[in-house]
Amino acid sequence: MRLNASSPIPLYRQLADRLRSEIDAGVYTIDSKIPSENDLADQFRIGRPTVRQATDLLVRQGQLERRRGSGTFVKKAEPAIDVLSLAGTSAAFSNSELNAQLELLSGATLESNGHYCVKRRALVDDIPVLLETLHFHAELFPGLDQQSLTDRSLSALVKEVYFLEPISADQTFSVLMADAHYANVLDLPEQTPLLHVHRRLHFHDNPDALHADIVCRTDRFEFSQTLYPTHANSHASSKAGQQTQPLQLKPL
Amino acid sequence: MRLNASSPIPLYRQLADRLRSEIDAGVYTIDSKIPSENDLADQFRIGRPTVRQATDLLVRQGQLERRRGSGTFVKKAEPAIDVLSLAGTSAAFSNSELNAQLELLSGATLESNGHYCVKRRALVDDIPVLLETLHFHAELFPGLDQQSLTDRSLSALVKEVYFLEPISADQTFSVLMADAHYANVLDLPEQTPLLHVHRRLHFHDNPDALHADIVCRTDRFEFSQTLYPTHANSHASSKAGQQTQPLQLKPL
DNA sequence: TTCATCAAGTTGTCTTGACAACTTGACCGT
DNA sequence: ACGGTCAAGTTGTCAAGACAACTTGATGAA
Repeated sequence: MRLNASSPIPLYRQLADRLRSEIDAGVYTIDSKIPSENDLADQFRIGRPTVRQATDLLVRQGQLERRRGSGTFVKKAEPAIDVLSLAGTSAAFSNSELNAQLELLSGATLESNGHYCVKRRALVDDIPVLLETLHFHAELFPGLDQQSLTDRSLSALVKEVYFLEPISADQTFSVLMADAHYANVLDLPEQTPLLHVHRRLHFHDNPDALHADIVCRTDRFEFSQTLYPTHANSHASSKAGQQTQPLQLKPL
Repeated sequence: MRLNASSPIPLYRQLADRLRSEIDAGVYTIDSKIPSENDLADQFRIGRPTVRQATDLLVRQGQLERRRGSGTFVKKAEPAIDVLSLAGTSAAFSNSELNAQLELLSGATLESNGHYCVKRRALVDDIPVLLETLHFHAELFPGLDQQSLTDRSLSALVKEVYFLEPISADQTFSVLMADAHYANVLDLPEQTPLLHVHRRLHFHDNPDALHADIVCRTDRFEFSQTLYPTHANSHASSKAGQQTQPLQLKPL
């Protein structure tokens, strides 16, 4: 069993790719041990330092962890942030202790501005908590009106059907007063103050493909997040500028 | 010039520490080149792979970058998130294009609940934008009332005087109506809806040492942040669970 | 049955050596 | 003066080898 020594792709990257696809294929499951460095070196007819380079790469990508004296183990993958939902994933939302549910108020309808509009509402113990209105750029999401919006999360749909993954997302916080529409949907008096979160997703080459407005009541529920400062001497270096700041002040 | 081969600290870590302190001391400045791997190996009487392990460590910590064929260069340090301010740093706040200023309304006064209370207000073009009330646990911040709160950022003070750095910070978003106090401080009518951000900083062993309430007007200004999802196959792996989620819904 | 010891196995550190791929600057020709 | 070529220098990749430090499981003794 050999790697392709004449390929321009370095041997260690070939091995890393192979190990990664074996992990993805379930050959090695979460918390299970991959073959030892010496075994992999024998198996692939390469030196142990080359094996270490490959496993180093996967360790740094969070897929493997090494335990000195024991071996190298597959780590549980951290779920990527789902910036299209409130609580991480739609599944987590409906399974949480909150007895929360997400209902689709209207599927993708094409608007005159060239966007598909989707409305959904979240309830906790049958109390309406928030209304979310999503706008999908119709040219980038062709046929969205023909897609089922309840079979999987919106992020999964965007990724699997349209092959788009956001590289960043802006969230803007403001306050608004409930008009008749919001009062009706959220079942509260008009002129109740509501938290408004405008979210805009940025994809490679398509900075304004998808945006959402989330209007929430904060009288019975709170909306929070946790920030993690990365300090100068920490283990993992974040990419340049890619840390979430607490809040930035901008004029309207 | 030798490293201490009988120390339990591996040679590569000793070299990394030495290089780091030389960078910190200004021996090598931003964008300048450190000695080549071969030169460092000669200089310190170690092998070149050991030098690479040291520079690898600093590369992964974001302090060095390697340019193949050219050498190894000092990178500009990314500022850590300042979770005690709105716009990153107090200095950035007053220097921004916004003509913004931060004024101290009241210095650290000891309250009956065992916290020092600090109030400050932000203005843009002399328009009051927000009021921030900070509560410092008096036992953890002894003598805070004797400290100048305007010479440096609060984060710098907390770090340099009290040797505390937050490992995380919670932000909770809700809405409130301006009472007479807020109406006065922010110069707007009573019953104006305001955005309320409750921020709680967590330190090692001291989960509730410092919290803040920030009350903002959103009629003329918006408050935003940018999220950066880390995807499964990205270069840099974030620590387990340490990505900022968009928002999490919790009952009051 | 429990605990201590030891051997085998595994990762962590380090060495010397070599070639590949790239960068940069000097030199030469037009 | 400008452009091309080449040599020297530098990082990137890879190898074989060795010892240190740790883990784990098996075995033997109490």
